[in-house]
Amino acid sequence: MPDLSRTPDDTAAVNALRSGVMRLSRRLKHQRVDESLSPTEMSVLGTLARCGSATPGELARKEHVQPPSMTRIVALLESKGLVGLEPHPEDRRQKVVRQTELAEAMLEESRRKRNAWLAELAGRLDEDEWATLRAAAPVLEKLAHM
Amino acid sequence: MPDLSRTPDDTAAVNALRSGVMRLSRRLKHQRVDESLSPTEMSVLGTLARCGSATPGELARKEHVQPPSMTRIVALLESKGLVGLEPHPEDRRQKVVRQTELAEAMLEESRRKRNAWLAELAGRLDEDEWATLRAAAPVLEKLAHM
DNA sequence: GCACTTTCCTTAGCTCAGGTAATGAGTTAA
DNA sequence: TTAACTCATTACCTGAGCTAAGGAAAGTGC
Repeated sequence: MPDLSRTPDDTAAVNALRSGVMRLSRRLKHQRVDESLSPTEMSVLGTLARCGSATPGELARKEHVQPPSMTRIVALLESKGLVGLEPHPEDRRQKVVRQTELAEAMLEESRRKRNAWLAELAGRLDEDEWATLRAAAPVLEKLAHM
Repeated sequence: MPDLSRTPDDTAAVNALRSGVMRLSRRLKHQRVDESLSPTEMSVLGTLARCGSATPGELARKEHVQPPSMTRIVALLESKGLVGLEPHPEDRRQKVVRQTELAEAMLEESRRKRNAWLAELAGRLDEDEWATLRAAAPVLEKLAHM
């Protein structure tokens, strides 16, 4: 049972959180740096950049997506030359997905563009608001992984 | 031009923010309280609860959705008895969308259920993390509205 | 060593929520 | 009163997820 002392008026917080996350995610879809890449495809590339390499199943679990969806995503990324597929060294059922240098370059470029978008928005927040958001980012990620 | 002094390593923050928001939004889709209501439909009800009433066009702008999409959303909500449509007092092209008592009751019920889900997750965060998230919620909403 | 089960990836087909383009009705301006 | 514009709508399309079902490889019991 979680700590009940923190729940008194969390109602408002969770409503704001849910609403904000949903709306922001819709806007983020429009801010994609490469028009031909969906947000989840970008997210997979980010995961690969962090983890080095992974099997499709691992990626599906990390992205909270079903295996068939990851199959299609990986196939798309491969057709664009952003990931390579290698046979798994110990299990021939599995594959190893690894990002290419092209993906690395694209991520760098996308980081640059996203910073521009962020600066545009951050400029309209005051210092405290932005500091709050910076602090919250890793917690959001943790929450998304739970 | 936004304040450049805050940009040094915001790269990491914006990446975490983007990734966290996208993943969390995907999980939130699964946590819908009423299986028959999409996240945007819920969001529209929330907006109506805040604003009282609005025209479809206003709702579309607020939710960052195109007018035809809002037409369909409003039609669905009406067919479920969650909103009512009245003629606009001054402009016969427009309509006024207003939530029903049924919607009010459903929102209350959904708040209760969402709190349960939140408590489950909050119980796994430490106090500081949760405080950070609470503080960030309104900023996220503001960001989503910018 | 051979069937049985499980696991991983894939294929096929579906759904749902969004978008664009085009239409119709109502309003405003010339 | 005609022209241009705005709001909502209709029709159609797309994109990204899902489930169900399969095929290949690995593990398990006899």
